[in-house]
Amino acid sequence: MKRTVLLIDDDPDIVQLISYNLENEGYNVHTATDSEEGLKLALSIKSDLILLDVMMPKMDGIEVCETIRENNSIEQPIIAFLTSRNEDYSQIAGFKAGGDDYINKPIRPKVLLSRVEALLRRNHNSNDNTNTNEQSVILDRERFLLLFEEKEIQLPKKEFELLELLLSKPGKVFPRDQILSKVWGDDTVVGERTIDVHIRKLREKIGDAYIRTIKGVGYTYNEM
Amino acid sequence: MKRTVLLIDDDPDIVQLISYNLENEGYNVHTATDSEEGLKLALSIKSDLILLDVMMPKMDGIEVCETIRENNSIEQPIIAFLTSRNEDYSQIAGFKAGGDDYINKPIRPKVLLSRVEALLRRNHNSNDNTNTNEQSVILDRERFLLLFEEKEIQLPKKEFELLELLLSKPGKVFPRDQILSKVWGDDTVVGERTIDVHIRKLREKIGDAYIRTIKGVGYTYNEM
DNA sequence: ATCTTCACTTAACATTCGCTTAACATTAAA
DNA sequence: TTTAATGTTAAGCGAATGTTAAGTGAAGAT
Repeated sequence: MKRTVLLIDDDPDIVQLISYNLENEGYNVHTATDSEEGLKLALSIKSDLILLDVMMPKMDGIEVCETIRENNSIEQPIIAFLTSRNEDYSQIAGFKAGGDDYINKPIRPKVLLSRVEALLRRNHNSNDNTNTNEQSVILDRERFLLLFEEKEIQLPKKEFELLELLLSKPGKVFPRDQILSKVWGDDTVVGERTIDVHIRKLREKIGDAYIRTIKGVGYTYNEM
Repeated sequence: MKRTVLLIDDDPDIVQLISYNLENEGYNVHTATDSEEGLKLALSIKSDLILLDVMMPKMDGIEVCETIRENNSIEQPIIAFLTSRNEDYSQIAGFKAGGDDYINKPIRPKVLLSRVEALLRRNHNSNDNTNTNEQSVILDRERFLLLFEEKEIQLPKKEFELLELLLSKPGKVFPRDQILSKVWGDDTVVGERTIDVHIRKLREKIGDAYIRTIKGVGYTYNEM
């Protein structure tokens, strides 16, 4: 079954490079070198994946993405941004706009292909590598990174795993013993205050409002 | 699906009258005119409902009920007492012993049948994670939340467990000692007013109408 | 090798808040 | 009416949690 990829980038060289490689791998590729034209295509053609340059004249990729996500009438494709390395702000804005991934330029064809494959595979078993439900807090499991309010925060392992657990079911109250069991494991024994300290560090980073204490029970993560 | 009713009364006339009417309505009826024989049947046959005369020679209905309730190996049936009007003490003792209802003699067949129907209907509600039988009060065990009139109310642990118990069988009267045993545990000893205070806080949150006091016995949750 | 860094834990102390108690008021059953 | 049971309120306790800083050990840097 042939997958359809829509590629939107204002640089014709990049469009040619990528489309050549994708077509070679058997993908059905549509292209646009203009954000408005690209948006039209995105809304009219059913694509599995859209590769979207962030920096474009007229309308940037973020806007295109937002417009696509706001359109409920089409089946939502996976959207990956193409960005220059270290273009941090756009990465975050990209996630907020509903992007599923971002791929750094310069494009290395082999890297790109494996990422595209992974993204399309992800869609199949609906395993989301990143948590992107228009949340204000997003976890990037690949980079152990917390994306929060225009910031990228590097999280230590334990904090990351703790937050990951809480985020796995927002609203659910995780009892302390469950947290210990899942984050620390059943064999390791730690003091009473260990969880609290990690909770505190997380609260320092994302604010007190998200993680709520249920006294005598445990903790829960809540959107506001 | 045929429902099984066990009828225990020392008066053969009453047994005949009631069993005749129940069988006419399609119930599967077992009878005993002796409390000991009745108890044997109660423990050996899986009944949906047991109709139990309070005043019987040898062992009275209260004792039979207590014995049934103490036996954890059988699936607990609904138990309704048959009592003479104004036999107040037995009603109270009956609830304390774990009875679900009482039906006054003299027996009016039509009244009896509608009561039996109502009792069996009540039992139909199976337990799932959230209590949602078009109820206005819903408990979310996962989130430790009380959903009530479009509002989400955070409940402290004890209040939650108390309300959970009452909601587990709407309409059933939970005697005070049973509440203490199930919510506080058999070992902890607390003062006389502790339950009341928690009941009060629940009533503050969901209104006075739902939780009813049965003086001398305990509390019950009722839809309106 | 030694130093530095940092994640993680521990421990001591502070604080919160759910729970209980107790005193008094009210109700409903006898 | 009498009385036991329950309602009501506020205060205080205490366990659970928050907070802070210091200690430990592993990994990388110099």
